[in-house]
Amino acid sequence: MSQRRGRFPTREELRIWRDFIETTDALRAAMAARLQNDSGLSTGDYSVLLALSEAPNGRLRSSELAATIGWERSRLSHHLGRMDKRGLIRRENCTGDNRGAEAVLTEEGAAAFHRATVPHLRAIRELFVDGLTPAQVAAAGKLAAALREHLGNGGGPQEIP
Amino acid sequence: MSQRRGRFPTREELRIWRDFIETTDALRAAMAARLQNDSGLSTGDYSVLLALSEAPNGRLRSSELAATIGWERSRLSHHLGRMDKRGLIRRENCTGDNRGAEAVLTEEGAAAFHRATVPHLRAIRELFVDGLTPAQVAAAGKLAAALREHLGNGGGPQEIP
DNA sequence: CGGAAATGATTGACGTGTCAATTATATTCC
DNA sequence: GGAATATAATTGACACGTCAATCATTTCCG
Repeated sequence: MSQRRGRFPTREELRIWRDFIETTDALRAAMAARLQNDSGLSTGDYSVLLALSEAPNGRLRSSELAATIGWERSRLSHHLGRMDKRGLIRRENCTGDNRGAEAVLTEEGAAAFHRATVPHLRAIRELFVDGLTPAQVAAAGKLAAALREHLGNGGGPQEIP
Repeated sequence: MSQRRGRFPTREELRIWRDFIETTDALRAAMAARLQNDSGLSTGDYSVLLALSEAPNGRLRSSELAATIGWERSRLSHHLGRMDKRGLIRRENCTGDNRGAEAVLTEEGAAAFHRATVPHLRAIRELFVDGLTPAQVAAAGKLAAALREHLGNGGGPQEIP
């Protein structure tokens, strides 16, 4: 196994890459479809509502909300616009910093979130957990950690001293 | 470990789910950004060009192309429209079946694909393979297979006889 | 033959994500 | 104090994906 770095992926590695990325994509799509069907929410909606539900008073500053769910600001801004139009959240000015904006959970948003929770948890079990052995679930966690760590380091070319 | 099915995911399973889905998403985004940067192609463009490159005479019927890369037809139709406008492919009528359409690789498309290939393979190695141990790469393959198999079966509630 | 159903592909509407530019307010520092 | 800069958020343009509707052609079959 000499010289693992600085070469192209093998056929097998390539096959696994494609399989992996396509499958996770299909998984995401299936989950999105389930959520949409069960509750009329997109996964984005769910993330936002979850974060707001867990925040004190159901309100968060835009930038903190973005950080919490790991979104870019502009993405969040667009999404909040759509959710506002649907009455799931409300925008308010941020007291103390007139640049800021706060997103506030509405009654309707909270209700939608509560309706979505149980079916969504069930979907996670059915689509993900039930498809794997406990060992594989653990492996998925390890895998995610390793990939995330690597991506965090830029994922770039690895220096070999 | 009694009664694994028919319950909600545990906290740990939920954490892993979120970690897994977010990380694979970040991976996809990173790969898309790399490809875009290196060659001006989207991952969709790359899939289409790859399939056409491997097809005899660089041409494929729309429906076969869709099947090859696993896309819905309407998605492909929209994408081919964009690629056509950029000169990467050309549309021709299908001889023998006037309903059909063929997508044909242009010189420009072939050139763009060739320019993209090496950097893309390098990116797969750097972002994916290099972030994992060989055992983890193999585990990723197994994981994808298990998830895909489960999704293929509907991923629905599991009957317990 | 000829009309109904099936097939191949496109289109339009809409939600979504990214990037670059913009607006408005705060902070910094001379 | 006031110009330069930094920060918070929004906006517009555009690529992308999905769904339902549409259009053209072909196939089926009575």
